[in-house]
Amino acid sequence: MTTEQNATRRGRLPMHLEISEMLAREIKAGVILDGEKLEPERVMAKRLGIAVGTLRKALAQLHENGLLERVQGSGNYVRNTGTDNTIYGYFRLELLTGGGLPSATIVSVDAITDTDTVRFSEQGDYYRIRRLRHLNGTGAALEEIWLDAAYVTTPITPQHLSDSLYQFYKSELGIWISRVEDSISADQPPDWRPADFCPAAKPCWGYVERTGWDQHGRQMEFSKTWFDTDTTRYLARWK
Amino acid sequence: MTTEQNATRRGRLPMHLEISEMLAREIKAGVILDGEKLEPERVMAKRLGIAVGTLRKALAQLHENGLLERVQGSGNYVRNTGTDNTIYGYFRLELLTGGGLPSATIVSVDAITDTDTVRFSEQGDYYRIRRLRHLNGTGAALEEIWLDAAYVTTPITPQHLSDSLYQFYKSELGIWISRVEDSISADQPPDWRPADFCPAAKPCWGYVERTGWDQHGRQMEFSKTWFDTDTTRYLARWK
DNA sequence: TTGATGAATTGATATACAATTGATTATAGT
DNA sequence: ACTATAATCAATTGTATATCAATTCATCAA
Repeated sequence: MTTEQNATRRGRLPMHLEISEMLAREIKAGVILDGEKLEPERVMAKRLGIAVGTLRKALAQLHENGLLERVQGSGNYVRNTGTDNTIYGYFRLELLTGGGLPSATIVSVDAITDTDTVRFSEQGDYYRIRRLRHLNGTGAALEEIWLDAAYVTTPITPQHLSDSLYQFYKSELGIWISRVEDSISADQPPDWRPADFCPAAKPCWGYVERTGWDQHGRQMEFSKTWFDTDTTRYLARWK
Repeated sequence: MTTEQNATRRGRLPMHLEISEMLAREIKAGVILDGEKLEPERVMAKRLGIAVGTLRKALAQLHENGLLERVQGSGNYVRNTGTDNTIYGYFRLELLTGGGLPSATIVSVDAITDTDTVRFSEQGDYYRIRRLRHLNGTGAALEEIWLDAAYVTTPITPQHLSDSLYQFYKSELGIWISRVEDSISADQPPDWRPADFCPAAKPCWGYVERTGWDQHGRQMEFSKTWFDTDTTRYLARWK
């Protein structure tokens, strides 16, 4: 017995469950990409400051959940094919310090019929959703999403909007994103920015325009995102 | 046993998988055309610095995926049906109007030994290359590339710098980029910006930091790019 | 035109060593 | 009973090297 074991861990989950949940979060969030190989168990255990046996319990848990493939003599390989938000593994906002758990609060939801801001719906009816996006609880970005109203047959609830919209689309409406294009530039923040949101932010923000197409090649989404470059960056990866 | 084998390959995929993924990317991207014949296995293995058996594992993998036809006594032939539908992402600078033929002029090439700007070389020796990048002839971005001098065994010529460095590395030195990460933010342009380069540009530019790793997982490149948001945007495309 | 020959190339297999995970056992704390 | 640590050994894979078999292809001669 070396260090703490259980003395200082009162009220917390067992170590192996904490580890497996941490890794599961990273896999689902796309921090660890599909196909990626983890460090050797002994190296990883040493880095985490735990015994190999404990780590192996955590990895076995991930294997049961289908998130990890364990190959004797080779290594542990991440399997993340089932989730629909694999895009986040490649393009996403994250903290300058790395990572960050995303959350969002809704500013407004409006049905807009005639507009020149966007033009991809056939009927010309849109939903415009404005959200404040946070990473680890701190304000990171302002977001304005435009949806083709013809798609939205089920009423949108705040619950849907604070979660992943893509998840909602796939499970409720049977459509999913098959292609995404992001255009990144710099701009001033929009006028609907709350005064208390990133008060120290510079007048120059990062600006992302995202266009999303569904599996039939129809444009289904257009969004604008202004992010505070003092705390947040846009990350693009290519494996 | 030759050199490193697995010592420096922690967390990286097995070599034969790295090789097959690299070749698969080149086939899908059209770098290697349909029907093209690969080098003899022994030649190719020697150029890549691996054993024939390892290369053969990689080629067998490609054959399983239907990307390669292997004819005993003749050679390995690429089969690119174009029906492949795997995830593919990429990112680049392009004009606001779309596209743009890239070109570059060199501002300076310096050998720098002690610096705190970057830190990824073991010896601490770098080449710093500063370029002006143009799209369709108009100024688009300023670029500062840092290379590990330990890699550069062959003298760099201006030809290499205006062409793709990646191509040079792969064919001449047997190393290639297997992973890239871009971090996009906003910033002021650097002080070495020529006065006549984008004179109308705003004081706030788009700013990209790129990190590139080779097939061994060693960082081999770091670059900074400032782009003029009046003319240029950073584009990220997925699938 | 035909057939034989030999070089070049890939196919297949075996060996040796290293690296990695799988599994078991023992010990101790809560 | 559950959790955590530690120390084993076994089983599998990864890589390098070597050797031989099978196939293709070009060349040459009849």
